[in-house]
Amino acid sequence: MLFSTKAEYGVRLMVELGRQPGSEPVALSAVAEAERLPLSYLEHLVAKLRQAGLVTSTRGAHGGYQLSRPADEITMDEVVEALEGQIAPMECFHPTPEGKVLCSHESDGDRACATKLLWTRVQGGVNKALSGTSLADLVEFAGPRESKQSVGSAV
Amino acid sequence: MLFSTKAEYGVRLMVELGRQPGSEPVALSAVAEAERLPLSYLEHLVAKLRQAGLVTSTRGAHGGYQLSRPADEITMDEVVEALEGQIAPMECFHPTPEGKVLCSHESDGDRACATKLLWTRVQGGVNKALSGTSLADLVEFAGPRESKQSVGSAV
DNA sequence: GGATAACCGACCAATCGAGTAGGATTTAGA
DNA sequence: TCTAAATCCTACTCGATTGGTCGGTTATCC
Repeated sequence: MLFSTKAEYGVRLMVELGRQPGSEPVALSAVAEAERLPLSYLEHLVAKLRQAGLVTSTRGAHGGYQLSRPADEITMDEVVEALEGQIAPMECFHPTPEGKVLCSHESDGDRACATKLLWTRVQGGVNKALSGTSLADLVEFAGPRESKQSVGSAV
Repeated sequence: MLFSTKAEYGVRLMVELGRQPGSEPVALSAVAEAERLPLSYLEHLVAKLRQAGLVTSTRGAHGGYQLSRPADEITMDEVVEALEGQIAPMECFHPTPEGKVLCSHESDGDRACATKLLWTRVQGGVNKALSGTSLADLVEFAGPRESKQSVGSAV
């Protein structure tokens, strides 16, 4: 499995925030109910999203979370990276600030690591998919809550 | 991390087999030594490759492993899938025989799973990278053993 | 001053990754 | 026929990660 449920749940959380029409904060409990996910686990995930600056929080009664930017300015590579950490295909594979990649085996001595070519291509493919998809794409794909019952069902 | 060292080691093993000029089987201990990987762990990995029909084995003295097909007829999606199992970006994501994808949340009731679009794109990117790279590509990239000491160093 | 809700950290069970260990079986060659 | 070299197979360990739970603290609206 490439990603864990952290990414899955976190993305669904972001989509849920993105499909809210108003500008009022949404309580996490409403999201948990709508997506049928455990609230206390979502708390951990939303904390990562907040630290990454993707959502803002309002404390206290009638508080909650909202997107810190419009959904079409949020790309999924930010979201997934906030949730899962650095996206690298392989442990030995750390991108440097200059955009290059290092492979820890290269110092092994005699030759370039044979797998580097492969992982570079894989990472390119994943990156392209993630950065080429915005939260707005997913919100639109999910549909603007035209379904049977309202998501929050609150108030 | 998208993949574990199983894929890393397994691919390096395949490359090592692919760069052997002759048609004689290569002992796993020679590969382990050349790549500095634990022999007993490689045994597990090569077993998977054998079950997937990617390598053939010769038992007994002077036995070993060889590719079951020419390197340019082996694509990396076969190799990685043999080592890591089904390549799906997410647990809920199982491709059906017809090439479609199922998302277990879809039966949740009211709407399509919002994340499906994203994971479909990611999987597409990974698949394209893996199936577009052949073992021969990696063998060539690694270079035809022009380095200091011979790999096997045996006989 | 409640109720509501974000925040925070500790804890826990199950699974998986990475590797070890030990033996059984097959085969080439002396 | 015996032995060394190799594949093959199963079981085990040990640590890290996942997917949670729980209890408590702080902030804010009414």
